[in-house]
Amino acid sequence: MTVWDRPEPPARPVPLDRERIVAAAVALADEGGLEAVSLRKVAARLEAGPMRLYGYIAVKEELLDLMVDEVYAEILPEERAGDWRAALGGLAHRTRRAALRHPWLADLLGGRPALGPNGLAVTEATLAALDGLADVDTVMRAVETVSAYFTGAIRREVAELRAERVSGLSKREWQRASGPHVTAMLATGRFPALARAVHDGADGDPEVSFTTGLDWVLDAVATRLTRASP
Amino acid sequence: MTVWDRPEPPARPVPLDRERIVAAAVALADEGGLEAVSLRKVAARLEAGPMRLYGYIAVKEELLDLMVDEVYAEILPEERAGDWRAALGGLAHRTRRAALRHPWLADLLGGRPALGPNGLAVTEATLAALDGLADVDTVMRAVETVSAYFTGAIRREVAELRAERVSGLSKREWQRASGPHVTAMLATGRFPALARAVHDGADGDPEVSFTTGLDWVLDAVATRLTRASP
DNA sequence: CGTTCGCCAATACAGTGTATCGGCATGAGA
DNA sequence: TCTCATGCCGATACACTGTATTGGCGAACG
Repeated sequence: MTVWDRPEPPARPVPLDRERIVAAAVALADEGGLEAVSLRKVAARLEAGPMRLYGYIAVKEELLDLMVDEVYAEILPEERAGDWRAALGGLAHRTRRAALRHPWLADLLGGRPALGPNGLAVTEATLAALDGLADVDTVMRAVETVSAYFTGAIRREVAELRAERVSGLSKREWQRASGPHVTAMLATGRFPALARAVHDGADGDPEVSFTTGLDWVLDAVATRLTRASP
Repeated sequence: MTVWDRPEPPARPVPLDRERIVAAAVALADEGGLEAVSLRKVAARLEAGPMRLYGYIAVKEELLDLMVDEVYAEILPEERAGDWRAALGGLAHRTRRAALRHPWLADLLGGRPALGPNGLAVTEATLAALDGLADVDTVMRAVETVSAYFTGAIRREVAELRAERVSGLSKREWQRASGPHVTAMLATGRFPALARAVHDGADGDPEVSFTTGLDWVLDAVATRLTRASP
């Protein structure tokens, strides 16, 4: 028996806490997507048995919630935003960038209420930025409408990004890209408007698409906020 | 050995096709959510072995795509919509109602491009309703912005609905509802705006919330469409 | 009638989330 | 200091997942 095959002494267990667990899970997800996050792998990364985690979380779902809340820390505004428009727009852009850094976030976004401390802090900051501009219900509607927009937009962007990755081509080359299936469909002539859109549409910078749509929504919010100032 | 424990003769295999498979999967998901959809259970419902399904689908993901496309059939407009606003608004509402009938749809919405025949048909109908109102890119932007809104809004609504179901209470009773955790958080005083919103906000009909936000977004689209008529 | 081919079911495998149990190390009590 | 209790950690176990592989059987064909 050499030093090579003598097993490591079981290495006095490193103390664990939620932070380290969540960090490991996030790292795993960043590397291999959400499906790479299993309790066993998270535990292994911390040199612990899978069951150790159950001292800190009750079910796996809870770990996912914690991961989301961890990322909400990156979304928190550093300083008090200028006006409401900057606040909502900044929130949207920070969320988008966070989702581009952590694509798995798109799978979880809006999937369940963000009730963790950072999630709450983000909502708090957002509401505070709109406070007093209109009655409570209008403010809520404004925040929810903008959130709905950027949640949906981010999801689609990430989804398309993944689809492009597997086919290796841009949306412009969609037809050839996503296999012969869609090409055949378009060739049937049953989707003339869609075919024209695919043919004539320029696929610009996703960021400007996002920003443009966001501006539209913010404009809509603006008219309602100014109209109903309390 | 009685008639009771004599096993059924293996029952000459019922012929299978994608439609029957997808229908079974949708039924399963309607009853028990997405997590109740396993290849084994789908196959069992069709009195077949799990491996039979691989004659019709390549991977499970494909089955999920087919399920989504199946529901898109319910979203297809029956008749040519009146104006563009009716088209987009109708699409939003039909999608929402479909998601309320099939809550698992919310988990999948926007998760990947809807490239099935019904999904394409829905996009086609939508684009056709906006055709000629502006240049192609503006029309695309309009459709995508509205879609982003209602996708996000539907996801949040279903998510809240589920959260309410597990706690048995309405969003108004959020604090007491979602366990002591959120209550404690709000009680810390670190979230004054949020606390006020929860306290003062009326939680109205989700449908009117949805419709109100939708109207805002449609208004925004309206100004861009009329401004940039080709 | 004999052979081959294609399909279906059974088996197998690696991996999942989680419940349960056994042992060990530590702290309390005598 | 010795004994006992306690709490925690790892191993084991279980039911279940998606999917690859294999074996056998019925039907089509020479």
